Amino acid sequence: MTDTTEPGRRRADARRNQRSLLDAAAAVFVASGVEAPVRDIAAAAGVGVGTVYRHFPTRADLVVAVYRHQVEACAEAGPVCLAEGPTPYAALTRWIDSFVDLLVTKHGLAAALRADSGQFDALHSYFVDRLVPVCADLLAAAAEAGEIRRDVDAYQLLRGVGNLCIGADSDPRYDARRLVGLLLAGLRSPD
Amino acid sequence: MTDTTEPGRRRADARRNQRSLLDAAAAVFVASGVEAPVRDIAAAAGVGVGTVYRHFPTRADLVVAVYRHQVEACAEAGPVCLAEGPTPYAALTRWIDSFVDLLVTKHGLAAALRADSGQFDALHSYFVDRLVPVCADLLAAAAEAGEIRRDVDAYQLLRGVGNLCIGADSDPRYDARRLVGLLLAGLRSPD
DNA sequence: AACCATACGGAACGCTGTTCCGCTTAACAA
DNA sequence: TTGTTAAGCGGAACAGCGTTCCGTATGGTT
Repeated sequence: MTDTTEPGRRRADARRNQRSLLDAAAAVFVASGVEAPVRDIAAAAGVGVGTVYRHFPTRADLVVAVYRHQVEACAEAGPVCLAEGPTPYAALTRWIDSFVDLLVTKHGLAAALRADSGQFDALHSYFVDRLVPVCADLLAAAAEAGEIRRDVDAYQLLRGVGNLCIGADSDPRYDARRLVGLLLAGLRSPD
Repeated sequence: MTDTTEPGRRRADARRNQRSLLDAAAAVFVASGVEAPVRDIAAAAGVGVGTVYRHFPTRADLVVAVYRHQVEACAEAGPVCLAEGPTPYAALTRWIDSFVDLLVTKHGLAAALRADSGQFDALHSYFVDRLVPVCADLLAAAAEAGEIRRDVDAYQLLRGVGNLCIGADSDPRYDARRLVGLLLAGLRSPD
């Protein structure tokens, strides 16, 4: 995927439109969720749909671009959590909490993350590439400290947490954080 | 929702078509997943789309009709598991396993279950109405026996398990059963 | 000022679920 | 057997989606 996000030496109107698009998308996502129609985003940016696809080959790429900073921040928080302790397991739970925050805060982001979405592949890949290694480090540290079982795969854990967050908004009877907490508690069970 | 499934004294061709539709839908769901287009099901049954909607007001109703027997069986398995012991917690895990089987076996069923689907509301309601009470009994028994924490809600647990099953097919790196196992292990943690 | 690659807008395409309505036909009465 | 009619059927049509395409406009350069 060619990164159309970097400033590059493109035409002024192109750069301007890209900015409008990112701003508009962020606003629309907050208001209507990540699954908002492309046409709505185009309209909010005062731009035609063709322009959207010129800048972002697919809806997923637009979503990635909008949330890139936050995903990046989450990834960088991993080592920080580990350093701040007090134990690797505590760091893991705190980091997972921040991940859950990221997903639950943005309407429909978690749902968009599932692999079998067809579209949204790019979104899934980006999250996986960036966050799985971070999670793996935390898991390894906790396992090394004997705080959790050793046979937990970072990819699976992240997918599981992501799945648990689906529909966390839009259903008052459901509390994703609580279930994630139980899942993390389950990691402590003996191998 | 009026139940168009009961035999009633309708015209012979109507009954015949309803049968074809259910058979065809079951076959198509196995082959292409629960989210297969209505047109495909109509074609497989040798029937027009209008006929599909005459018998099943919405796609969700068709899905419910196809899986009604299996959901019923799962619901009835609850008390049986409890009776067979050896402990309420063992019964709970065995019952949840059968629930997971139900979801993982049918492509895309778990995904269709999420509440915020828009369409598929009927499916969600049916599962909830039928299975939450069963799960609640199992949870209560296990809690009473002091095997698990007391503050676990049946609806939340079922939604959590359902969510964990999303995409279990179509992603070899992901093992829903394993994560459900971890979640259940988490139930044993102290209040 | 004149040129043209770059970028734009939005109609058009192919895919959904669902609705609508003119036609067919099963069921029943005479 | 034939006639009547309401139940049922088929599939065109509608609305909404992501995405593609292409004639037109324009920023940057000579």
